[in-house]
Amino acid sequence: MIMAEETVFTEKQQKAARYAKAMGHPVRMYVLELLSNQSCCYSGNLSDELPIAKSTLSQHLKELKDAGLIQGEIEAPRVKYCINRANWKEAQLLFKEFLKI
Amino acid sequence: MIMAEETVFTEKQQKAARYAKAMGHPVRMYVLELLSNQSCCYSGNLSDELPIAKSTLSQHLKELKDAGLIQGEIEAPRVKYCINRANWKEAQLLFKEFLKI
DNA sequence: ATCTTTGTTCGTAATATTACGAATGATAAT
DNA sequence: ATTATCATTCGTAATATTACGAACAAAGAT
Repeated sequence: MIMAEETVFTEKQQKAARYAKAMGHPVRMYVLELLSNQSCCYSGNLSDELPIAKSTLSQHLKELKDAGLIQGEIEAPRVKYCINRANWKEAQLLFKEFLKI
Repeated sequence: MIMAEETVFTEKQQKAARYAKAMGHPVRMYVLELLSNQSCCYSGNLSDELPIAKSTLSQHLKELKDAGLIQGEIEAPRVKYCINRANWKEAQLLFKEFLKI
């Protein structure tokens, strides 16, 4: 996005858009739904369930991480992924406000 | 997306992802917020407020229309855009469920 | 020390997104 | 009929996304 420094957009709009973008793919929706329901999971579990290459899954997980919605901690040789509770809560609030629900 | 015919994803996940994707840009977030608050608006109003070319705005509006979140009716020579109430409600429900709020 | 397991990163390709200005279309006003 | 207004579509370019398999990295098990 180029768009002038002093944007017209509120901080909230930009944050909500960022989260929405991260949610904007079935694979990432699937992961988020799973992780928000149970505590955590291993990348391998997801890989077994999803019809995509491991490397592709890694990319999606990275996007969710970059957006701040999940976090991964190494539990060698595996990686345990969990929801990032703080940001998840923020996303909940933002969408609650935005959607007025 | 290629991914096998019989996807692992639920209808809800796919729909929610579709809506989320449409919301995943500040301009579109801005438009949605405006339209969900007031009844309707004209493309020109948006164009005045937003730091993007008219043609770019048109593209964003088309995306929101294609996702089903807004609808435009011609009121020549202008176009009046409104929220698509039915689908907006569906999106509210989907996100409510997804985010558990 | 080597092998195994697990995930990420790299290299690559196809497609989608975002953006602009110019051209076009559609209708109202003159 | 011509002109003015408003918005979309077209043509184009730069960048991002999505996907794959191969190569690599990290750490536990043998």
